[in-house]
Amino acid sequence: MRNEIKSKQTKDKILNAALNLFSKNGFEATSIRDISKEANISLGLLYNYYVSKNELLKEIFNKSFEQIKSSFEIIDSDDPIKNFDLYLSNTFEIVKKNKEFWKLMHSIRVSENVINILKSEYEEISLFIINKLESHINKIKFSSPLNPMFLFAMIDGVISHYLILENYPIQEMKTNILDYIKSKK
Amino acid sequence: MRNEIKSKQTKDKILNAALNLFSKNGFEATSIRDISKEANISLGLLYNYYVSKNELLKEIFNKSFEQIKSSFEIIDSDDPIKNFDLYLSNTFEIVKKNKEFWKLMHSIRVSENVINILKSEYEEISLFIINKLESHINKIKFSSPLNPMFLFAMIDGVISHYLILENYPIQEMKTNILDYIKSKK
Amino acid sequence: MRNEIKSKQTKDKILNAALNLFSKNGFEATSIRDISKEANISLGLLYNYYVSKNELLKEIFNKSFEQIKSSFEIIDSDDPIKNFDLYLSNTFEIVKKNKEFWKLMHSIRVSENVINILKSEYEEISLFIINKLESHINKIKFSSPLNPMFLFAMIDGVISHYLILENYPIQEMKTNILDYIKSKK
Amino acid sequence: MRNEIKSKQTKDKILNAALNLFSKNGFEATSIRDISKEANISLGLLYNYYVSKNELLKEIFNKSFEQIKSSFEIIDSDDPIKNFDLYLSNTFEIVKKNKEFWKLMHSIRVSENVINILKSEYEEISLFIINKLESHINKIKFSSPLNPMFLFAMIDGVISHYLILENYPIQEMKTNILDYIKSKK
DNA sequence: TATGAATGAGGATTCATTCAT
DNA sequence: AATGAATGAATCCTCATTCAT
Repeated sequence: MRNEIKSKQTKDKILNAALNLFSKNGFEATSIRDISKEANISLGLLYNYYVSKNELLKEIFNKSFEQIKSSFEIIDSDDPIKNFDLYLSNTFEIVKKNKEFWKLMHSIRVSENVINILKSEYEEISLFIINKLESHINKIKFSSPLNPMFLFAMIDGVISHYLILENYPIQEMKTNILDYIKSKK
Repeated sequence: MRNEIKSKQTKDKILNAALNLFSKNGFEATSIRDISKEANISLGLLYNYYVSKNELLKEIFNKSFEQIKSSFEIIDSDDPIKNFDLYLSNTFEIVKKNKEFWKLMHSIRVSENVINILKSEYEEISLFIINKLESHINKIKFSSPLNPMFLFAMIDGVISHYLILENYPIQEMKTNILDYIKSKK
Repeated sequence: MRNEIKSKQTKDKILNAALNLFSKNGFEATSIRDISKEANISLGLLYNYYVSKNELLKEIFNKSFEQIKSSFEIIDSDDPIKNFDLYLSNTFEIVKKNKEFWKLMHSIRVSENVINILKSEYEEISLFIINKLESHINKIKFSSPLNPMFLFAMIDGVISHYLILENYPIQEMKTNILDYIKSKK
Repeated sequence: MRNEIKSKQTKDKILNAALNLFSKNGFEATSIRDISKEANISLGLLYNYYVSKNELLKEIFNKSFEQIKSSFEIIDSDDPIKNFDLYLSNTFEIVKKNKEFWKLMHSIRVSENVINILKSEYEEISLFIINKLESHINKIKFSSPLNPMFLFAMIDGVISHYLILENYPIQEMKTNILDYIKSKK
């Protein structure tokens, strides 16, 4: 009842504070003290909800993954190009909504020791994203071949810059990507 | 004499060890102890050569930047497409040679607190890279417009994946990029 | 409640241990490890109560100053000589009670770098002491002039020796000072 | 010959640099590196002349003591008051000339651990000073008794303040001391 | 559930001292 | 005689984590 709700809220507060700081300053540079201050809770309380800093990181990934998964809309019109358009919009929307998580994702993937902490979580989410992309591409019949890996790098580069730079014209970039795909049809 | 050479060698050993570990595990996750072990020197000796961990990071950037700058070949044939081809080859070659530095560069740009340490160094090098790219694009006359920002995201995405993934087919990606440019001419 | 009391006690334990060691061996020669051992606490706990070694020194000064200020009794009989007598007794009593602090005070005043740490604290307390002395002297009408600076040096010399030497006959010295003053009346 | 002279000069340069820094910042706060910088010599060279930092401190005391001893003039007129006058002038002159040493002396005497380093040196010099003073007092026949300990505290207090304060009127203080002695005759 | 006092290992940095040149 | 590279213990301080309340 009441207690459970409050408990859930506290757990979320901690998770959000951690995500916020991890994404801003990195996992290693963020201390448990920083997180509890950001979450407005006492130092020890965090350990009532998360067994360790590492585990907290894992739960951030799991929870964000859940959220992202459920955010992907099922798209199934007859026009595969239109579908891809929707897919791209959907993807960028998700990145916008979870900007902090994606920053964390991008910072972590170049750090061997942190990747090791969440080996399976990271792999699962990576695979999911790539599969999503490939399933859409596969539905399009291209006259000249399109390399999915290349498309992935393209999208990833755009997302990267969106995460790093201020006022990044992500819509414009989306148009560029779509044009590229159309040119291959 | 002898001493100066040895001194220079030790300084380089430290810098390489640091770059190695910073790029692998991140700046914050790498301790001075780690670096001195990796460099096979005693803990305190590092401070005979670098005044602090932060300063060591800065020197890595400055030195790598020097190296990268001097690695860019002057390209000036009549054919701008060919020039761009050479430019891309040159760029990817530089990334291959300085893989560790580029990993560090990519890991750092998502971390506010580390970026702050080397604000000016990071900005200088970023600007240099973008200018290089733009000067090449500007020499090409496109029939349909090409967004340099998009091209940059594309190249950056490819480099990112090359840094992260094993056996990444970077040559293939280069062909894709070139094809894209040609299609715009 | 309980916690607050215990917390206050720990804070005091640390402060006393620090004062003890600072006065015995000097500020620079005393390590945080020394202090925590003397206070029977763990190394890190000190930092729950004092933000740094320097700040701990400052707090010692502030707290001792409070104590000293409140120890000075208001003396106001008609006989200024008698008042001075009481003032001297009072002063020596305070020095006896805060022997460690006065040792610290005397050790610090010859050390430029430590004085710089507590510039304002040191000046405030010095001024207070001199003012106290002067206000008493000014109330006495001397037939032959008495140099307050000389009187101050005299008292300070006595206190110095009391702090350094064992079994120092401070009462006898007090009589000597009083006799000197009377001789000037 | 040449070499010996130069060697002697280097040894002196080190000793003076050390005395300078010890007196300004304290023994513990002064590093060997600081001293060698101040003396314009290389880091290791110090150890060709002094076996350790502690031993360097001892030699400072020994050498200064030699100098001070030889500075005390033999005074032997018929008038003991006049002798005391000369003795005081002599003493203050010595303090003026060896200001740094006296600052060190005063800083050290409140620091147990440093005193332990030069137990015998410190005691020897203290005893010498007190004996000097007492031998002069003993030659004066006082009508009312004069406490030598008190006189010592008085002189010490004046010297202390001279060492600490800027523009201290030490001559004026000397007159005060002499007047005090005359008043006792 | 919630607090924050307590621990001691580990962080960056400085130290006195040694030693090959 | 002179250099400064090299060592590792010790410095101050922060950290993740535990636990009594």
